[in-house]
Amino acid sequence: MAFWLFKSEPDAWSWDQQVAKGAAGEEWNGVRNYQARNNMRAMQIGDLGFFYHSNVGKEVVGIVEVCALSHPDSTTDDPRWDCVDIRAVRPLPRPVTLEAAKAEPRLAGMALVTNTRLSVQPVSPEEWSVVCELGGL
DNA sequence: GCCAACGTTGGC
DNA sequence: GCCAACGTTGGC
Repeated sequence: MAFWLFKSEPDAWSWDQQVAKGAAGEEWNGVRNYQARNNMRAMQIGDLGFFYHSNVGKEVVGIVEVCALSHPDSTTDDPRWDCVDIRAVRPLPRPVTLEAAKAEPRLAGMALVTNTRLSVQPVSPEEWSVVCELGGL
């Protein structure tokens, strides 16, 4: 079981829209970056991820679960691009802002802080528990 | 709205 | 295979 982080601009695809998709979940499509794609290819059913709002909010707002393995991205004919499906699990009682993550020494090595432009990132078990703690879980 | 960081493209 | 040009992301 691995942990991940998914970034989205809420103007394009928000946590509320993700929640509205319910247990069926939704394709995490539109990724056109090899590193992000490779991370999705490595995902297993049941892996958990944080849902992060970039630009607007700049905070981790909820937890999602991978509910379909990597498959061709339906938004392109280009065979290079795959994506997984994810579904909302639960919101964080207290969203964890980028500012808070930067201020937390235990998250100094987190990709969210060190590799801001990567839209699908791995999260270590230690980072996962720290963010959950900051988020009030 | 600006700009830094970074990834991709394409000419050579 | 290198590297300059260009485009995109995302924080500020």
